[in-house]
Amino acid sequence: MEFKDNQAIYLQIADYFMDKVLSGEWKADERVPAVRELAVSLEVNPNTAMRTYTILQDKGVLYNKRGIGFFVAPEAFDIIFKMKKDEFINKELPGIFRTMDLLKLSPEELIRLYNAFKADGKL
Amino acid sequence: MEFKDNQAIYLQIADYFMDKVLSGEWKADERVPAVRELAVSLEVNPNTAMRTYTILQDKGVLYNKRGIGFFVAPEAFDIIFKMKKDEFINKELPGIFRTMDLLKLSPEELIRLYNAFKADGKL
Amino acid sequence: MEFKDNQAIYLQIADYFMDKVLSGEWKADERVPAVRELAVSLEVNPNTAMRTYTILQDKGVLYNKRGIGFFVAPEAFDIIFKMKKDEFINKELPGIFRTMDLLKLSPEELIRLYNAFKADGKL
Amino acid sequence: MEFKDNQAIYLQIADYFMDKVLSGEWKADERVPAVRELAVSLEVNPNTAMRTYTILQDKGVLYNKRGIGFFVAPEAFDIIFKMKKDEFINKELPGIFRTMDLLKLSPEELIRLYNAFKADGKL
DNA sequence: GTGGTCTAGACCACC
DNA sequence: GTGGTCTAGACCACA
Repeated sequence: MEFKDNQAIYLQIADYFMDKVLSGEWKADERVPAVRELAVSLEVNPNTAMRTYTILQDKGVLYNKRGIGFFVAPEAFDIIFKMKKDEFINKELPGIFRTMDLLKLSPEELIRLYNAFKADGKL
Repeated sequence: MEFKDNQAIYLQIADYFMDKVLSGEWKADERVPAVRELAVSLEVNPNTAMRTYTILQDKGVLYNKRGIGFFVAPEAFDIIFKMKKDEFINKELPGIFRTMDLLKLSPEELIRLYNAFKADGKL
Repeated sequence: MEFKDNQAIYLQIADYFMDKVLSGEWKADERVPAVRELAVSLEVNPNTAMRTYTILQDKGVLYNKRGIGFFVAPEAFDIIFKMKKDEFINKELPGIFRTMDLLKLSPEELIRLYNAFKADGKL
Repeated sequence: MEFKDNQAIYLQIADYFMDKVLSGEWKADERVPAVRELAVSLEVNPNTAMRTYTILQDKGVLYNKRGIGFFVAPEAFDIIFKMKKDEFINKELPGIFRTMDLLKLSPEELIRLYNAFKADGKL
């Protein structure tokens, strides 16, 4: 996995995990990789991996069985979905629409791009 | 003006300025506020305000007349427009479309939201 | 049985056992559940169950007949009563009173809550 | 400051801070010690001090001005008060009352102890 | 100066 | 084996 420079690694891992839940790849009560295991596979310090798990646990996305490991919470999907939707609609969309207007991109043009991306398999 | 936490203040100010140029509010060769003045009005450290002007000057968006102040460059509009369009289409859109898919938001739904925002005067 | 996160499971089981002795549910020389049995019924690792018995044996609350099982020690009640009282009065109470003050809970209010809990059968 | 062994240091510091807010020693918008400063004064690693600030910020008790420092949030008192009260009444009290019953301590006896502690200046 | 992140490595309790 | 905490020290962006 490659990391961008402008966002903390532990947040990028968290996003990556949440996508896995949203896409259905990770299901409720499924066990996620052990902290150290994850650290090795992502070539990251165990502390950094742990940090990801801690915040996801705080958000209710993961839960922990002591001495056993971390698991996907049953409510994980709903929590993430709600959180992402809220953020997208209230935080991102206004900026996106504003930028579109400034760039003189019409919504129709946007749909055209959407379909083009789909067709190119870039999504 | 309120600032988001996840982006540097000086960059947020720069975006704010570039929007003013794109929207036509600021025109070529127009004088922009003095650094100190800006710092006071935005309740920001003068260093931070200065930093905004420095990077905008580097990008060719502003030019400086020593002892007088900063001015909007004649090519500002074109530079910003090109830069924003590039960034929006190649950097932002893929992520936006991906999020839309995960949130099960169709492009039609997006248009509906766009018009709703417009109607509410939120843009 | 549900376990809190902030205390070791084997200690929570031990407390649960000691309460049974204090409440008179478990009497002197009564046999307690076998380790494996306990582990199954509480959905806990056998090691964890065993650990509970070990520390209770160390404290003199249980005794062991090899090959037969664990039994409530005759002195169990007295040992536990003394230990709990000591701990409650010297360790817990100061913190409780401090919290009460910070929360502006008067002792009278506490009595009211006590009676309310009793009435609701929550105790 | 001395730390207990059975609770994480960063949590003990957090509790210590929250008490300061509850007791009125720390007021809204007051600046709290810088991370490194705190670390030195408590003889703790800066990471540990930082961790305390991070969770308090997550809870809404502190807020941050970038490059300047951490400050007590205006809602800090209410947040802490509500959180502590909830926890005390729903989590701690049932256990306390249960222990009291097992130890055959009457609420009246508890009040007597409360007044005794007060009189001794142990609170 | 401030916070924020990351690495490296250690120790511990618990399952 | 698992997670949880802590120290030490480094680097960076930002104000």
